[in-house]
Amino acid sequence: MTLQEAISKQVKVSVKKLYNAELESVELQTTRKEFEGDITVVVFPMLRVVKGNPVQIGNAIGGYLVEHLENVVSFNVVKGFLNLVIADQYYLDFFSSIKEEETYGFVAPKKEDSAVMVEYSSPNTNKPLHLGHIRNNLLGYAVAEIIKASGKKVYKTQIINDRGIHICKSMIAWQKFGNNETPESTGLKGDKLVGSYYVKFDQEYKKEILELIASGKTEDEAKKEAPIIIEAQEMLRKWEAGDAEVVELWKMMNSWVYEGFDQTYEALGVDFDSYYYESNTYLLGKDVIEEGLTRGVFFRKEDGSVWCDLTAEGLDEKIVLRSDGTAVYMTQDIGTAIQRVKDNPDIGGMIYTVGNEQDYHFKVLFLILKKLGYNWSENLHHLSYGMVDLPSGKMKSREGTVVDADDLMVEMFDAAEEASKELGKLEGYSEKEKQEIYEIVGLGSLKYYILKVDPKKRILFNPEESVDLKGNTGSFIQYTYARIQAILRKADFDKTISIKNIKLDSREKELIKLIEVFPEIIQNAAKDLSPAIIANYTYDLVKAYNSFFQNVSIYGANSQEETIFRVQLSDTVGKTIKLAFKVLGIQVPNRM
RNA sequence: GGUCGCGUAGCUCAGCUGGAUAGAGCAUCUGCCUUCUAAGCAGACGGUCACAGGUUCGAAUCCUGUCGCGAUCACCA
Repeated sequence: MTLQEAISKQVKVSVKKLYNAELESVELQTTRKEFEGDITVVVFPMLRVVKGNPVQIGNAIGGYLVEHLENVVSFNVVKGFLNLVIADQYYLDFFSSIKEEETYGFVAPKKEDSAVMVEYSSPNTNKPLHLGHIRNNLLGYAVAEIIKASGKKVYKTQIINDRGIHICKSMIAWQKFGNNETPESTGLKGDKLVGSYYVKFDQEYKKEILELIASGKTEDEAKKEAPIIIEAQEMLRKWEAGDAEVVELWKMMNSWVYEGFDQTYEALGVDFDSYYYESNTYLLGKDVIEEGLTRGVFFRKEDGSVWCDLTAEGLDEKIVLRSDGTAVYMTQDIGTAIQRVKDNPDIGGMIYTVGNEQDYHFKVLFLILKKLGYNWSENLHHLSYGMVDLPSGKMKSREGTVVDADDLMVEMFDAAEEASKELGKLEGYSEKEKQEIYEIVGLGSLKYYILKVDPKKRILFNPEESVDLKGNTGSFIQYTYARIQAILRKADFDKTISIKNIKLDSREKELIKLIEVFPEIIQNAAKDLSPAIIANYTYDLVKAYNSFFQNVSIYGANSQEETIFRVQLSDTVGKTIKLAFKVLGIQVPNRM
């Protein structure tokens, strides 16, 4: 039984004894800094069952708790708040119980539990990854890691949009203007090369439209009749018909893109357990629709199209099969979801990391799956996140304001290098070691900057601010970790010596309390699918540690025992930072 | 227009299932490097929590309405 549970229980007992009343629940909170005490019992809610003055009631309960609970040493009452002072020994005991735990706060998955599949990234194969994808990847990866840490088995996956007119556009442009360029011949990353042809297509298309308008066509006609778009559409038809030459080209260009993506993923530090390709999945789901049709989940209109009536749920009718019998986006997503459970029968739920512009789509998807009667449909979540805007406005590929993922990472590395050189703390290390640290720090700043904000809010990405290493930033936290490592390097005594009889000062107690809630923070973050909870927690912990560090001399303590304790406390804070950052996918440096 | 999300300090963001005097960072200003990393610490300044009602001992938090911003309402994905 935790201390909180023990207190709740005794509060109930005391109210029963003193007032002969039954309390349903007891409201506990951590005592605010400006008051004396550690845990606060809120008396106000009790007034419903206990008549009387809250201060008197608080005093009576406080007296009872001090008498009956060993760890409650004293109390005070302010208005309706009963503040309890907890014995130092309680915190010391807790501290020594966790200080050697290597994965404190992480729960090992149970074999019998169902698994969760997390989908994220899900790129198109016609252009390189940009800032928006970075948010998606970081969020998806972090949520997967958090859920893993909370005790569930996790599968990471992505679905790659490798077919459709947009790929054909790149292919056409490459055929027309490519001169057989390859990533090898140009030295370009494959995704960049293919992306450049997508841009080239667009330029050519625009040129043709203008020419057609000049020759007397309307804009709409011009858009439909431009030769290059007709060629692209023709190519799509050939692809769908399995034309060998087109498929060959498609495979080649896609393989270039995947190679490029892999490099970006590796640099970002994200990974996947499985990959799904739309070219394989776009025909899935049609059987399910047919089967649902016979069960009355769907209905067919006169023109042959198949729909799902969601008006009873307050939504619209939604098409699930075109009148020509072909699949739409929804059909494919239904099929893919079912396919994934077939592939991994232990899946009990799925999380889709997709931007909030698709909120409606996923609402409908989940409803349809529920109507189809899949038991895992109860545990589907759309991890919906806001757009990433720049101070200049939205990112628009046409206006060239897209922030490329690879370029951004390099900028972050450079910023870390510059800041580090200015401070001159890495002198004496090899160029290779330095480079490694710049990458850890630069990437850490970028990841933290994006993950610290609530997923559902849009992010204003200010390049200058993201590069900043002061204040509430990833590098500030990494810096604290690096300083702790410096302290540990100096420690030459036996760190396993256990400590007793330490009088905790308020800063030390504060740190232990923060570490105590870490497991709860992980669970909350897993429940809310929000890495921001972890990020902000870590910042609080680091703030508290810095205050301690700056105002308390670790190696100049009064006694040897005190010194050992402070070193061990630093060590534990460092480990907690490392664990918190691990689930965010952020590395931590030994020096910086 | 319907639906969904957001609106907290000049800027960027926290604020757990309603709780004490609304918290950080940036920016501006004051102190602190002969001790373990000053990418730091201590402090000052800065608020009509968009607005108006409601619920109650108590509202930034819950409910309703209004305004502002965004997204979405395709036989596109």
